Amino acid sequence: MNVNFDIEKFIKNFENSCHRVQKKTFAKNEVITSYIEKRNQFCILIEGNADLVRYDLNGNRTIVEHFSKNDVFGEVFYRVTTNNELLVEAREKCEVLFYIYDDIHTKCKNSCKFHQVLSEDLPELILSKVTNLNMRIELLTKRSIRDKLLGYFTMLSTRNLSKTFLLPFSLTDLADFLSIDRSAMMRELKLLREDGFIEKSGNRITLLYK
Amino acid sequence: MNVNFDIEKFIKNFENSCHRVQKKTFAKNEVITSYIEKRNQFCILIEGNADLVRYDLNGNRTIVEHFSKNDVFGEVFYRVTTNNELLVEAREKCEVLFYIYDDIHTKCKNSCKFHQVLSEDLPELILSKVTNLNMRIELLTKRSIRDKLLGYFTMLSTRNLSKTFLLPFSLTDLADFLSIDRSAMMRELKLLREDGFIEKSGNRITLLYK
DNA sequence: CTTTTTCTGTTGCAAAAACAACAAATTATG
DNA sequence: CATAATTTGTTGTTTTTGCAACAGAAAAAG
Repeated sequence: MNVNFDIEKFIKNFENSCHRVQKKTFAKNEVITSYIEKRNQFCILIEGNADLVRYDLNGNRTIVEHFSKNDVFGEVFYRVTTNNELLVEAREKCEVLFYIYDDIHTKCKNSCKFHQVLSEDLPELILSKVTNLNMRIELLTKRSIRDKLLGYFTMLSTRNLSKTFLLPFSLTDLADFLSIDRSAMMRELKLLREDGFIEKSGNRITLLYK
Repeated sequence: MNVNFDIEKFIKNFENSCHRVQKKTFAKNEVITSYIEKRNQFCILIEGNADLVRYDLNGNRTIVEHFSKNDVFGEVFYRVTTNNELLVEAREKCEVLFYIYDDIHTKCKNSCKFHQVLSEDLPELILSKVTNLNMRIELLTKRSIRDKLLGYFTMLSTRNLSKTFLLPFSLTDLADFLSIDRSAMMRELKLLREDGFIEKSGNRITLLYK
């Protein structure tokens, strides 16, 4: 999520300015947080890569969202009574800011920089998230594996301003992100290559159409 | 989307308070708006029911979102370069407030009520939308038609605080909302009845499990 | 540097979902 | 209120997707 919002500045402002914000470091594969209703946690990923993951009763794993540097996440964005547990897992070493969202309303008494900046830029920040979620819904509502793959590739291509780009996922994770079976996806990737839609070597993809 | 945000109050405050807000009325099946990049339209549905709809190249129709009284929509929430046209269609007679989002930042010179209330409550308003979108993603990532139906029914049941509830859609539209084939959905609904999961008469559903 | 683990790529087969087509019921409309 | 249009309900067939299982490649761990 690339926001107009200047997170670099934001983090600098926060340091030593609000003692209610916590900064923590996580190793690869560690669980950063588990979504619990009504705690209203609000997190900013300062460094690294992480996924919001759901495991359902059939053992299916779904990558609900993928987060990279400067993305925000946490229960504030997910006030749904869901049956399945939602976990945020670090894909690599991560640094994360933690905050309880209610504090943004019941403003910090010393009206610190953190709150000042956050309350100004919050709408913008959340709107970016909305945009991301809408993009995700657009992908998930595509009716075939082929359309999901092409839709996702087109999006990455647009975002990178290039026909060639790197997948931010392993292929296994890509399948869990698009909510499809991995072997069926591999089959479709092969067909897409044979039909001249894409070139692929490792996780570098090139679009050949249009 | 039922928000803490008091829209009734909000609308009262707006009337005669900001001349940059427009109120329009639409008949059933009229197009309320078409999403155009960078115009940043922001809309509030004061009365009625409407759908955000996408038609893809294969002729598939998808109901991207369903809006009822007090929901917000518009391009502000959809700043994605999408290939397909997105339309908001009135399902019944609708009343809608229109506004250009940028004006919220470059504040109204006369600092009218509209802006005052909007800038205070905007984060809350958008967060509700995020929650809605997350729920939608949870449904769409379910792996079978059965799980999608049961997931949606459970959600409606929770929202209505009752095992019995009315579908806000025709069955045809429900299929477009869950992004599945209508006849396959009908078959699955029949099986759900036969297997004792639900009772159904018209668009009134009763959950029989747990 | 060797071993273990995870990821990629492939395939045959089973299951699920989409497609297509139509009759009956319901709902809009002149 | 009669007719047109839409929605519901059903089913046979085809296509797509998922499942299972495995070998080789690559990456991580010791």
